[in-house]
Amino acid sequence: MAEKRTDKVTITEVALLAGVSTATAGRVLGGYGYASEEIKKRVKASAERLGYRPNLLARGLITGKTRTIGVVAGDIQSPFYSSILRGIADVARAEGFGVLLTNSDELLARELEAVQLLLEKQVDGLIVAPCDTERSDHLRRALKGGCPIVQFDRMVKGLGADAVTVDNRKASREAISSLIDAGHRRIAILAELERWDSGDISSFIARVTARSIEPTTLFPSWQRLFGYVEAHLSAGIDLDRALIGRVGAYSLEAARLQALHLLRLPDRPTGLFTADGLMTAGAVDAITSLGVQIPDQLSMIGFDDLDWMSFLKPQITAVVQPVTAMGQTAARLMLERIAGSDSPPRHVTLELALTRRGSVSKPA
Amino acid sequence: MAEKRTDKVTITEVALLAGVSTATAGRVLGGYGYASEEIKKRVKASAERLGYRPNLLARGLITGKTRTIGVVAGDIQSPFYSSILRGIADVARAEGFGVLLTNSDELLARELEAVQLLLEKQVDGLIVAPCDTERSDHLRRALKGGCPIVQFDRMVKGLGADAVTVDNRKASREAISSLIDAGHRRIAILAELERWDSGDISSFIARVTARSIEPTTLFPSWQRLFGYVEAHLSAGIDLDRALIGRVGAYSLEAARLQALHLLRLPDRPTGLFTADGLMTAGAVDAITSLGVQIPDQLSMIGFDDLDWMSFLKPQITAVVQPVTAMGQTAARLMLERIAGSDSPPRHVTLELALTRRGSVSKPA
DNA sequence: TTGTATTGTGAGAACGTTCGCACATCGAGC
DNA sequence: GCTCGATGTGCGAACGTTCTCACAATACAA
Repeated sequence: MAEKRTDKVTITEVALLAGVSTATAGRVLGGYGYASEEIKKRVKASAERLGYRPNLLARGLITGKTRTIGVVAGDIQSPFYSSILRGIADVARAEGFGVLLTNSDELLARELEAVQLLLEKQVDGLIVAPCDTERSDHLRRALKGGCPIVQFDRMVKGLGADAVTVDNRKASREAISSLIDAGHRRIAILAELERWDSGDISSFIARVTARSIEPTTLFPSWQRLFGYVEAHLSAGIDLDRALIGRVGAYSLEAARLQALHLLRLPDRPTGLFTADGLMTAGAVDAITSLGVQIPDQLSMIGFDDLDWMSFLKPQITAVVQPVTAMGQTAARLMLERIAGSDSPPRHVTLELALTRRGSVSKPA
Repeated sequence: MAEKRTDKVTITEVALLAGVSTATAGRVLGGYGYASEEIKKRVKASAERLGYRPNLLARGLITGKTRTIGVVAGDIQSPFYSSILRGIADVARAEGFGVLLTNSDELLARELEAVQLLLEKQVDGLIVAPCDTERSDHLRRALKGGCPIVQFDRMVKGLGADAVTVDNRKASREAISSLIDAGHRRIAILAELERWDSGDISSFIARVTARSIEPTTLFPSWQRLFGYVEAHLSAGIDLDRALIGRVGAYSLEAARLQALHLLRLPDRPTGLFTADGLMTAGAVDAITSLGVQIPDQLSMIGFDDLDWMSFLKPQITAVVQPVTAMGQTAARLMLERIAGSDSPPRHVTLELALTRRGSVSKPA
């Protein structure tokens, strides 16, 4: 059943039926080179009659272009990545490109494997959320090999490739500042903060204070902590290390536990900033189970906007990432590269918007 | 920059360096046919040294297999499809397969276009959520052309292809029955119910009552309505047409409005069944804005389980679809087909579980 | 008439693999 | 000694396109 591919009608057969050479048939069907009107008509009719479908493998083999974009996401199941992917797919489809998808689960080994597969499949370019901003020789090699790369969400240090990110640091600083402006002095942060090779939280804070750290190649949650620290510094408020909730893993349960811990501190924070959607979910879970009232007993701002935040109590004021636009932008940058642009690496930073929903008030 | 593909080291060069023919090099690197230990070592060393990466296009062209699965989803941005996709991608990755993704947005024209593209890219098989259970000649053609197809979520009438679905009708019937058992007599349903060519709701109910309708090729929301009707019939409860909220579109806002309408009926329902995640979201939005108490003033069961349902008030008892497993199963069926299985079309029906979270009580 | 540009067509070589075949070597069994 | 199977290797033809030529026909200016 699966062996009889009646499907396999080639350009040779079309040419034969139309009484022309395969070269001519190719010119008509592929839309390149000359062909008289009469022959065009004949070839098209033959193709139609035989149900001819070009074999893009063969075309790709000779042209060196597959019109396919490879994507390495962290986990498509997450709203963040699936929205990005949607943006990419939309732009790709409009231009007749295909999208080859892989998940890295934020594991370097898997990213390696994925990039390898995509390259072997001869994708025209790679859109990647790199899971390590340092050890990324595989990306460097791909780039050197002529395969354009567009990074999103984070950037590899010194990789000369395009990137689309958001200004996490600024948005976070502004969110914290708005809490400070409302009168809050004890503001907790709940963030993943998983990987950072260069020491612990204290040394990070020290380096932020000393301005001896470059934020662009940090992971988003660190950038958000960066903004948190900066906001405190510029307002002249002392940092309380106990208020920095480092979850250490991208897990709802871990976030919930850490949130419970923060909310049970003897000197409870009056404000809470969650550094991404999952952290917000964990925090809300903890908040409802403790019966803490938003915003009366706790003011809150979260990063990422998830659908339920708008229609459930408590509604959470949130920093909205333009996720779909991020995917679209990445895809557009990629298409330009594929089209041959050899401009120096571009770094597009998208704007973030704060959606106020009344989860912030003066401290009690 | 993008033109110098230093990447392009072919098997010929490897063979040359190793001092063997391309055929032998191919046998070693491709892992087919004989090769002595000594030559294996030499070839592998040369490949390593040159940084050889096989060109899967060329391999695919000759073998007729690309080790790529094409997926046509409705909208990857939705939690439903992205979870399915995750399941597919996991299984595919484990077997070294790639996943080529497209969105149909449930539009036939787009599905057509997508299938076309995927076939031209010579995918080994198609995993599809067909957007029309009747007009699907493109799928029939693909199948006849030798491209295996696995459907999920819904099935095309008379298409002899594998399928993975859940028993929507049974789960819905049981959910409604449990509301009836709790004492409810006025139970509303909120469902998309967009496309059904053969008439309106009344004629659908009539045909269900007369048992003159085949549920397997209905769209899920119709199957769920089917179960709703059946549960009423078997309990001897008259159906009130006014309680059937047909949203008519897959939209949060439309769902919210329809839910508001239902909740404002003079003789308000005491129970509510929402036929999918988006409907649940719309209903919850309406419920919180009206200040209706769950479960005191309204008992509720929803289809689909979204993360927020577990940690926000009101918690909603829900029918859980094994989404990731659905994707995995679809991928496994596909891989079996690709491996050459020519068994008659298989239809796998996955079990649904009711997760009780206390949104159901006796009517007031 | 000749030259030259424009338009149209076909032959045949790519592209980078795998595959069928021929052939060579080796040991074992008779 | 011979045949036979198992093992190992290379040649050249696929696969289905596009691309580079060569060349023919036509048209128009010199």
